[in-house]
Amino acid sequence: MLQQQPLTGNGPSNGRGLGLSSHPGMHPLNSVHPSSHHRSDGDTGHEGAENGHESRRDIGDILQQIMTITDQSLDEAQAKKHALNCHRMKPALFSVLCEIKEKTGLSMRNAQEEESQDPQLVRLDNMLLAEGVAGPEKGGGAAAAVSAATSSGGMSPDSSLEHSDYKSKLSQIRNIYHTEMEKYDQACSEFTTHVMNLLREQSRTRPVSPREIERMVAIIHRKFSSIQTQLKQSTCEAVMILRSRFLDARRKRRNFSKQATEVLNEYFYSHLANPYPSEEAKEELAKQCSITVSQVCNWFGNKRIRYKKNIGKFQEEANIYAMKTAIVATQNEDSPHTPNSTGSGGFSLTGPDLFLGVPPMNGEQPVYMGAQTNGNWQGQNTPPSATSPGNDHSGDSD
DNA sequence: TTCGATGATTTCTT
DNA sequence: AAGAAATCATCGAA
Repeated sequence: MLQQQPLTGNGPSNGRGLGLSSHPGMHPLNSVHPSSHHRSDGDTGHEGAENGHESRRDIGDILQQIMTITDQSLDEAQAKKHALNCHRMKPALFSVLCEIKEKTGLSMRNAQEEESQDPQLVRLDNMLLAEGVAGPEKGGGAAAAVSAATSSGGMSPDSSLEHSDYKSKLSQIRNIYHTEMEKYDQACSEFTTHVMNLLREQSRTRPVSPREIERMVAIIHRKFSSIQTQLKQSTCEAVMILRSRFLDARRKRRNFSKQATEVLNEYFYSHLANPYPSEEAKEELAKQCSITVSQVCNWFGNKRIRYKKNIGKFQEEANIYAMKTAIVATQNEDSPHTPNSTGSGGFSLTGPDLFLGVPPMNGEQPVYMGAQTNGNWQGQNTPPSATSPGNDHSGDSD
């Protein structure tokens, strides 16, 4: 707190009338002893030799007592303190101390602390608020975070179970955070009041300005705020881990419902010549399957590449859907008002590129009936040994 | 526990 | 930007 200053030199020793060469409180013991440090150039000479000598001895005594006070027992020290307080020189000495203090205070003021808010702390605060950890208890922050994180990927209905799991874990974190924050606040205020009381107590025997107390409080708060930052940081990390564990779409992948897969497959196989649904078709499919458009895109992307890679493997599936489509088409022809039995209504399954046959299994391009808007979508990729290369005319296709 | 299926993501290509 | 291809990560049946 108070730093020792060099014995001689640039201290505030401007030869005051009381013959103090420096801040008394900062002086090494031996230097304050009057006999060891006589100043003949002081202006004490104005008051007459006798008077001046007596004053110096008085001050020397007082300083000696102050300096040795720490070596004494508590009772002894208390008694000495009382005696010093009642000393006739006390007010004068005290005012000098104040003056010196005021001067040394300049250097302290230079080291003004910038009370600007720590940007990192602000960031952490904002994040905790957004995650629903800080702020009002039932503020839906967590729910908002969850819905925001899940809205991008279609959530299946049973995800509510995981939501509640996530929420309970989050509230656990929240509780820990709040109890720790309470502890922190309590410790901080306790320590602050303790120091303030100490300073107030000391202000009776040494000059302690309100500004100094203020400064001390700020220092304490700054020290404590680093603890706060740490606490908030670890809380944020915990939330992040929780989030990634519970909300990362990849981790909690769910297969689409059977009905959704059916709808997608119907579209795919009925548009096998050009399995690239338009934006509208994607939206329609997404609506029917209760998934997002991007999931539809993913599905078609995966389906195309996997079909292309191994057409043989998908032949059975293709047959089934071709059959279904054919049946539906026939039904529609017979009775156009009959509702779609496959439940895929909404877009026509009997498009221009309807796949009506079973692709050959010997690695050749499948044979399609009807127009092919993009018949070459499978490129030159020869399916790797569909079932049994070269000789797989199973004959079960008809 | 294994392994194929599958939805999602990343990287590259057009 | 859309799609292809590779890869990742999880699911779910055996």
